[in-house]
Amino acid sequence: MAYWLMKSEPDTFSIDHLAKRPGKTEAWDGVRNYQARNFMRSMSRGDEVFFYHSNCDEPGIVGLMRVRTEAYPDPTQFDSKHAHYDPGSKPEEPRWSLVEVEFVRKLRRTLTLNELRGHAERLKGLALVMRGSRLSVMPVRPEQWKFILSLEKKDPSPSARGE
DNA sequence: GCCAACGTTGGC
DNA sequence: GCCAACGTTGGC
Repeated sequence: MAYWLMKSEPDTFSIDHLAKRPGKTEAWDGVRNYQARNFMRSMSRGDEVFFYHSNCDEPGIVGLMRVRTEAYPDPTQFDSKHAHYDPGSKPEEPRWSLVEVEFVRKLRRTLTLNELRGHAERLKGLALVMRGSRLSVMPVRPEQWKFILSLEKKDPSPSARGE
């Protein structure tokens, strides 16, 4: 059992999109970064994942989901009409993978990037809070997973609220 | 919309 | 194999 974090732009696909389909799986397609792909390939059914909203008004962790399949080739890489089409990828040797995920729950509040950055010591090594990191799929250490989840029950500090 | 930081591409 | 140019990510 491992823990992960995956980013999505809510304008494209948000936690509410996922929440509308409880019990169903959703293909996490469109990952076009080798490091992120490799992390997806090392996922197992049952792994838990933080859903992170990026490139939006309030970037942060907004929910939980669960991995439902092993990684398999992302079909959008072969679709010439698709935004994520990759003409360099051959069906006999697919370059990009995806996993399917299911909705678990929304968090009671958004754990903002700003708030998470305020816990630099506890979250040391987490790619999300590392300077310059743009990784969209990353592992979360178990103790860090627990710590982040525990923040849900607390009020964010004034500084984390941007005050 | 800006732009820093990063990843990829391709000429050499 | 180097590295400049380019494209993308994503916070602000």
